[in-house]
Amino acid sequence: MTDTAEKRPTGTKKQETRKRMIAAADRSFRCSGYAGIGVDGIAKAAGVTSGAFYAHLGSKDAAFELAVGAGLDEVIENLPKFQQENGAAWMKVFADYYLGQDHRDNLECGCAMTSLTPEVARMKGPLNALYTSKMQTIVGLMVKGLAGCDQAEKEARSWAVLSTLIGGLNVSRAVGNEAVADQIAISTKSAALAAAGETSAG
Amino acid sequence: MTDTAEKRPTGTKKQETRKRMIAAADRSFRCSGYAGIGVDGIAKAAGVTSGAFYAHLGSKDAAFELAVGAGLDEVIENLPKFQQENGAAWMKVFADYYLGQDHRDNLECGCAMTSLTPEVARMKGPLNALYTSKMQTIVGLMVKGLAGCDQAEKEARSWAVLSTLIGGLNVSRAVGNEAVADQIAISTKSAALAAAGETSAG
DNA sequence: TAAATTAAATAACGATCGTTATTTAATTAA
DNA sequence: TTAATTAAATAACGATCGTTATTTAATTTA
Repeated sequence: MTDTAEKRPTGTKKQETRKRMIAAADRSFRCSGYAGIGVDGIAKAAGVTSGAFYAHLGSKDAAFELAVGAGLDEVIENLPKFQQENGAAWMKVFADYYLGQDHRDNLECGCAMTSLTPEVARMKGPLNALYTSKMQTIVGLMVKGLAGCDQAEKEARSWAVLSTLIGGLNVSRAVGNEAVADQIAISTKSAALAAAGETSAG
Repeated sequence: MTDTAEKRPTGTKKQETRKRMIAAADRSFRCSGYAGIGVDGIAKAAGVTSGAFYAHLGSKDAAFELAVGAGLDEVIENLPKFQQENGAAWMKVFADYYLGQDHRDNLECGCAMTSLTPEVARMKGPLNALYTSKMQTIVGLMVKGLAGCDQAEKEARSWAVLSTLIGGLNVSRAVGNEAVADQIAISTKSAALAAAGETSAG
């Protein structure tokens, strides 16, 4: 309260713990959905107790919002890398990764869009606005990697690509049979590339 | 046990109650997901108590399996109607319905494919086989409504259409903004029709 | 070092979870 | 009508749900 009193320097350790807890929440929600995991489970996944969970994240709802934000930020971070590292063929590489067997078999580290979009679809509230904003950012990044000049059409193509990849990954995950899952992945990849404006369907 | 003893005629009322309970389970799971609703809630939605629930359906897992089966059977029933009533343009009519605002805003009576596929994607066990079988039946019905002669390609197109519709409906439901949801629906519909082999994207 | 502040963990709350054992009500057979 | 059988509801179980109040441990300031 005195004029010379500096704000206590926030320990870096606290922020690290918080980050670790958000990452654990993100992983847990992707695997189990919003209602499928409790805060005790999330806290345990982060190596803390539920008390620390509430001290850091406030509530389960808040944790979910942070997890959705972090998960979509991951896409926002990685999409430009795909574009920079693969040039004109980036979309094919991206779709290959997205619908590949590794991604299909890994719920925990899989893309948040596929795992969390259906959860967000069920919810009403401020979360939808955050989701929309992040997804629009992702669409904006994807647009930069598409050929053509009509901005509106490129946005439309980007939404179609994302929807197709998200739907295809969910369906291929839901079927138990690996051969059928492959069939779905190949079909969906072809459709996604077509929607993106690619001519050949590899 | 005697040779003349007839099996007691099973009351029709019991089967009606059971049907009503499965319908309630189906609705509840579509709205809230597997972990988002309890058997008390499902029983209440059916107008019975949890005791009756267990007498009829056995377990929550069994109820979910019945709900998935009933939900996909609904599609298997309705898809031929779309084809018969709309002729060559049936796919456009179907996509219009599927991504329309009414369907988007109604979780409860919405298509089970969109609501339950992500739930099934999280589960391991005999449920996946049932899901796969029903979905393959749906693909088979869709194939009959597609032009062309290559069976494998028509199957691939059908999987792509389904994935695109499911993904698009989930994404458009997840965004809060109605204008953005419309944008996604239009974009996705166009991609689905293209995947089906339609030339014009209306 | 002593006082003050914050981080983190513990323990407990009432509510609901999925399930089952038991009881009441209704129907059928003798 | 009485006995046997089935449907349906009640009540309760232990476990876990999300949350908060309190306590212990660690840091920071004076």
